[in-house]
Amino acid sequence: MTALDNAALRAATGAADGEQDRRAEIYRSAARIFHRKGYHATSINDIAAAVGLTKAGLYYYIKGKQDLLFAIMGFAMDQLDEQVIEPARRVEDPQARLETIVARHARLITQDSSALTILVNELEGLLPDDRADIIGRQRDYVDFIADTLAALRDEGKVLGLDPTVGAFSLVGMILWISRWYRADGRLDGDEVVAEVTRMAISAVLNRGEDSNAGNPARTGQPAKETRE
Amino acid sequence: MTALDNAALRAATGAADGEQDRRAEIYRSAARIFHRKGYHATSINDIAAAVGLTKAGLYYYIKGKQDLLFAIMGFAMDQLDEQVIEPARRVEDPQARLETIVARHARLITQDSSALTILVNELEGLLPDDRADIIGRQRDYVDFIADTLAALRDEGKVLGLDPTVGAFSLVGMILWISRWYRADGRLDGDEVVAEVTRMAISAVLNRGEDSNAGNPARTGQPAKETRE
DNA sequence: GCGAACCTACCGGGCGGTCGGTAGACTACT
DNA sequence: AGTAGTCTACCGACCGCCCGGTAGGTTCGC
Repeated sequence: MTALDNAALRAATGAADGEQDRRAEIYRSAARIFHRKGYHATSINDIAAAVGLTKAGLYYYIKGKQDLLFAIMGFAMDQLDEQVIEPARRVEDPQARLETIVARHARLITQDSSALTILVNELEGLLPDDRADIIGRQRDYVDFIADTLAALRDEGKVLGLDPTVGAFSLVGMILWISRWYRADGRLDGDEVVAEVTRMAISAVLNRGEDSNAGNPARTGQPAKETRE
Repeated sequence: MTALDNAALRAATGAADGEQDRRAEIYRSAARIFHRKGYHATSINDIAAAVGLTKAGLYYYIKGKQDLLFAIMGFAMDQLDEQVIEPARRVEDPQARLETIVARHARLITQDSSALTILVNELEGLLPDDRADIIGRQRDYVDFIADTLAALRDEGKVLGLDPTVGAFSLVGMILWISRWYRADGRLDGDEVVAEVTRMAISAVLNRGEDSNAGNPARTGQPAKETRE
């Protein structure tokens, strides 16, 4: 269904049409425009013009605006699965695993933030069923991070941090990169990834002696929530 | 111009009391709906119905959809100025100042995230001049945080962290709260604020001896790989 | 009777989406 | 070799709907 799947299908079947390239180009263009202007502010005409087609011509390739959005989000979640979650799952040490997650996710965003950013910003544009699908996959991701934080806590490397709050906070830090990072800016992508990764780890790990009083002791309680 | 300004105006002039309440209610409703559905997906009719007016009746109070958005964002920036930046500016110790910023900003979001979230999510809905205004004020805020981090660095409490990256990352962590925090969840607002504040401080401060120096653990990413 | 606070009715326009084509490449049969 | 049929990749014209916004009242408290 996604551009990637189609590419894989073509490679497998040898049905090497240019059609799959065209379709991939459409998804890529649409993702870029959705990212820049937002889903609702983007018209089908905008996308058609960007790929050199009329609106009617574009409909030869897509089923509708919402399907297009869902396809892009599915592609983004696939990216996250393949390039962040799966590699991290193979790392057994929790701290190294957390570093892998943050570094790889941050790196994806500095490389091309379009699809991954749409993934979190345009959920309300989806049909309810599609939205449930995407939200479920996102929740799995946050749970994966929270489990890693819980493992760190069990090792004694983390004290008094709620894993869920920690996971959400790290995700927020990472996703926000797409709002301020510019490839042509002062820092290059590798530097940004390294900085953010260091911050994330240090946000979560214990400092030897807690010199930082003023923090109530009611922190051992894990809390399970929420939606979206 | 904003609801707040109008309230101030009313107090000053003693004029037209009920109208200002109505106008404030309209801004509040609009902010809530923009927050829930997004600016472009919200119609003037949605807002009118929410406050018990017809569309034409609503236009007695507002000048247009974009002005409404700008007014809400201006109100949100005023909130940030008055309840976060100004109080923090009076704190001289950089670490305490940073704690003030994070805690107060986080608290604003747990209390009512509508306007503050619109502030960052709907910038493209504004006219260029209005957008420039808001973006300028946002940049001032980030610079304020970055300056605080720079002061911490000069005290030796922070090593090797770029203040700009640090500031953006903290802001991302804070703003993201509005996406996952639910007032009726397991954690109450105070707990969330405390957790996030602790994470923010520890993300930024040096740990006594840097056991992590040189970045020994693999991050899972081979550096340097250009694309596009 | 006058202004504030609304309403009904309407407008132009852009939206997502559809329909009926058709140029051109390719195949099939004679 | 000619030609009829078929399929892919598109286009121009159009549809119904709803949008932001407005013109011109009407109601009602003073």
